[in-house]
Amino acid sequence: MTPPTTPITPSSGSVLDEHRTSPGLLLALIGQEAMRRLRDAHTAHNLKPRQFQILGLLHDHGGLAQRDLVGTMGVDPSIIVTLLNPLEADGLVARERDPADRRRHLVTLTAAGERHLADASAAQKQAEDALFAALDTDQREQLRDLLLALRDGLAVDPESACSAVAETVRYG
Amino acid sequence: MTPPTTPITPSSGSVLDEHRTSPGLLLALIGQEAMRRLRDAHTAHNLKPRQFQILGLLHDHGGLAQRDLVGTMGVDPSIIVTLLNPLEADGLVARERDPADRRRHLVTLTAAGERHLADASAAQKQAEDALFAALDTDQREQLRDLLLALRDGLAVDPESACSAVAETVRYG
DNA sequence: TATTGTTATACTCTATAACTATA
DNA sequence: TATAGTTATAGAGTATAACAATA
Repeated sequence: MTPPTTPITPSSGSVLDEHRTSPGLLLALIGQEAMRRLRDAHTAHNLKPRQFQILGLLHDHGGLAQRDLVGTMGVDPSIIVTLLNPLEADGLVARERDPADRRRHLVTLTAAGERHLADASAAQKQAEDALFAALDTDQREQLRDLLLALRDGLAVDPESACSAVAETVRYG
Repeated sequence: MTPPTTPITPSSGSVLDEHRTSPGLLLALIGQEAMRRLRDAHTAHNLKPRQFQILGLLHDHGGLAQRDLVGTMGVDPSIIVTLLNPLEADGLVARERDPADRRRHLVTLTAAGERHLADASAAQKQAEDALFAALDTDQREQLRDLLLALRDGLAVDPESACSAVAETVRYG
């Protein structure tokens, strides 16, 4: 990525001025930056955001079939496979057949996976603190409340990928 | 994209509970959704977000060398080329040599480009209204102020792509 | 020699479909 | 036949390097 150099000061009176400071674009771009920073925190622990999310889900539920991950994360089964393979190779998760239904592969978090998740989680927390350094405690709470309201409003829309957001708001 | 099906209710008392509702992840995921909706609005007008951004910059400045777009948008020169080619083929922008420095290609917005930008801009505005439907006017202002503060805080950091965000907060 | 723009290449991410094994 | 998982393929997006034209 080429770093930005000479910024161009926008002229005034533009037809599009209102868009420049619109919450929608601010939200999209700042959200991108937030994701980038969280991703960097995860990359430092050799994890993609989706892999971090998987570890978190396994931590919470103790063991899930890949089909469950597909449903919860809203991601294609083939993607789940490519995400799990390196995790398994690194010994962070284990795959075993479900005795009750041998089609299902139960995925569980290993002890090493638990430790790794805790480490990555701490790194993510640190990245978030840096991200919100400009806001005081009250402002952070304000922002979180607004975002939660926004999220719930979006989740109502049935025909949007945002139901996935609403259900799996965690870990990036 | 496989649509999410059965959501898994998170167990309580998780080590990671706090992360789930953390503003950082909310911000990243809701921002993603915002970007997705804005992108859809642009796609309906046969534009990628970056192309919409280019049209907006040209509108504001009346004519820019590709190098200026590179600097402002923080995007590689080769990307600028691939973005401009279809715009020029569609007659939305024009490329001509800068007489003062024949290395530079001055890019300008055509009349058709102006009209197209106005249309796409209206569509974006509509998408934003839907995005923030859950918030009343006061809440929208609150959110915008918080995001602006956050943006300014991030812009201070010199070693981040966010300076590009700060300078070009517009059009996706 | 440095800069502007272009082309070519490769790598990542993801969407789709075909395949297997189990039910 | 339907479902869980896997593999293969193709497309978009982008990062990198090499190149042509101009300064």
